[in-house]
Amino acid sequence: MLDDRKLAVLRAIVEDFVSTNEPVGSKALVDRHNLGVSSATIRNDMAVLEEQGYIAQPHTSAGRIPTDKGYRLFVDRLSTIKPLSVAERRAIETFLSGAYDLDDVVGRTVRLLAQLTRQVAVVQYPSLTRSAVRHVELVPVAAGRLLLVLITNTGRVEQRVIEAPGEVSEESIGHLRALLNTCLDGCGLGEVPIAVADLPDKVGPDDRPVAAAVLSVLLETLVEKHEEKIVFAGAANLAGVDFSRSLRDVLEALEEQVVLMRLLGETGDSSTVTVRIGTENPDEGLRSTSVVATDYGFGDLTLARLGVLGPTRMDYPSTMGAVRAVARYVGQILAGS
Amino acid sequence: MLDDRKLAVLRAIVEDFVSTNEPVGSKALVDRHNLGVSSATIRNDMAVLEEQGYIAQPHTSAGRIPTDKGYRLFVDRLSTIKPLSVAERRAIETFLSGAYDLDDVVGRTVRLLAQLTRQVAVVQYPSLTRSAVRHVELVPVAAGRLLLVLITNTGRVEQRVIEAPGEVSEESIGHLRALLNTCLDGCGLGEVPIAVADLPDKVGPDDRPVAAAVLSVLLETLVEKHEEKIVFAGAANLAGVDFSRSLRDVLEALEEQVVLMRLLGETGDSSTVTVRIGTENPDEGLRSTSVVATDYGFGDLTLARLGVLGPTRMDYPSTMGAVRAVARYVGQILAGS
DNA sequence: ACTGGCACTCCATACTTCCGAGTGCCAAGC
DNA sequence: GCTTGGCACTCGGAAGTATGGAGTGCCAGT
Repeated sequence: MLDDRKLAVLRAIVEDFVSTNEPVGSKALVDRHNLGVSSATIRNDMAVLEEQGYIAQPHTSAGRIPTDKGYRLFVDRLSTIKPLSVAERRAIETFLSGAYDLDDVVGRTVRLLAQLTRQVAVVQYPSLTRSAVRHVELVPVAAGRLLLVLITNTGRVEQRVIEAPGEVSEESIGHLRALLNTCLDGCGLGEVPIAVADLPDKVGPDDRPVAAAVLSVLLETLVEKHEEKIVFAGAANLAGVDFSRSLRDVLEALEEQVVLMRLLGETGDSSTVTVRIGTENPDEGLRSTSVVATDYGFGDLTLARLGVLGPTRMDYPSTMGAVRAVARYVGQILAGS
Repeated sequence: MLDDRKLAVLRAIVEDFVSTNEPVGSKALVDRHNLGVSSATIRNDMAVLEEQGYIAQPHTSAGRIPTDKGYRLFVDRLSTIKPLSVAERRAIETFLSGAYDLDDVVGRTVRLLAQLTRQVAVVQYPSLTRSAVRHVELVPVAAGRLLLVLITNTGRVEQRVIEAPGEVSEESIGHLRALLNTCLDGCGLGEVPIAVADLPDKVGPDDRPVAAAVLSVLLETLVEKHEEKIVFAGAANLAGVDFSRSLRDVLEALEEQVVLMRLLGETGDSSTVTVRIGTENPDEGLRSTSVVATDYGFGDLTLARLGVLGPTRMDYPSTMGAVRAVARYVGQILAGS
């Protein structure tokens, strides 16, 4: 249906259009790429490509530009992810490694990604439910009051005050703390309820009430899943671009948490960079943008997603490279810290 | 120098230009406002206003538009803050009262303000620190001097010397210490001001002064420790506007925390709405925007600032009204919760 | 001090012309 | 059967050219 040369022509059209932002004609194509045939031949190929819906003409006598379908084919079959340069990698590393808490990691990541791709970056906070317990701390803060501090392996810190039923001795607290940490160390938050199920049986009868209180608060904390938080940066990079829909629509969409969430989409196959092009996008206002996203995490654990939003006319290979690289580094940082 | 009619003319020019976004001519002025004189007279007045630098002509044969200096005079002497409508007030109230934690309050506030003014809203966090109070210690170090030690659950220890008003007995100190710890147990640093609000009422009349001194130092300490977190919303409202500098510059400036901080400016006289117009603005990229800001808090306590950024051509009276109203409500919410 | 009148300026808009890049098609050639 | 050079055609964008109207400044008269 589409022979190799036609594919090559499509690839060339995409590449040229992305870099020049002008409809590309048959003449320009043979000049810039050595395709070994004449412009007339290319014209024939282009006619076919157009008929199949991969490219289109803005006006009767203008060059061709890729359609969403054309970009899709390009991304799926005609391009490979372009790895970052050494300098860029080093930049990522130094920039991210300076972060000192989760907010900082996410903040730096989103700015870094925006700068790297010169587009709008979107980063989702690691979901609480998918992270695991790193440490549980239990401190007496006053008579009959304990403070439960839950630190996750993603750097999130949750804390709650527990009203203990009656006086609790230092020993009991120490014992309980030890038990909790033994049970929960490295335990996924989703599994916490199971892991602690038999904990009351392990403490002495005197400590049952306090253990129950602690557990009830602990479980409560988990259930209150923090709304999935998500941030973006680099809106300034949208300034020059002209969308078919107005810039206003795009900016409005970006400010809606819900839309942002949908934007990054479902986690497809893990550790794959997914691309959503133009009309493939669920949201009304973002029909003239593309989204390149992937998930991040460490080991088998997927924590959340991050990605980039830009005009459909974007440099997909480089963008995908940047997104993938940043995702890896973030996972690494979160795992190591 | 400028008689009443000239001032009225300037006011009319500002109002018309703000609402129509087109240079306003002498004819249009006498038509829309009943100034009781002919257009020729107005022309003479306008010539004077222009010579003094309050208005300018984009082109030789166009109407006049206000200069920054003209807006300044308008804001200072020719306009009064316009109170919000009842409906708007009610909207604020219902929208903000649903908030359940600090993040939520700030998030709702910034979106509300953006929507209300149809411009970019900027809100500074009162506190961002995630840590909580573990323990507060109060020790006498010398006659009339106390040491306040604040231990957070992250292990940070802050200490400050308090100049007590007169002699303070051991008992009083012990009582106060107990009260503080009861109030502040496990309390996030952001919520400390709220938690201690009614504390002076709980101590005996003799201890009021020392309690006040302690609280004032405590709050001061917290204010200094605030990380400078600040958020904005409503960037979409910039879309239609044309700045002399490019939209990109404005968006870039908005994404810089530092610039945002400077933007809201120093807290002037408390509970005053401050306006910074065009070139009065410190930042390079924001020379064609105006900022309307004020501080918020409750009682005598100033927590942080919030405001609105828009084109110099903005409806100052309404914007100032909205900013002031929102600031008051936020203070109220934070005090009440 | 204000007003009507008048000559003048100059921006916006619309209309025209013109050029060239790009196309589709066809007949000839490998 | 694919490829190619040639050719007529299309149409958008740039550049040039009216034209109208809003607005101004100035002046003489009330």
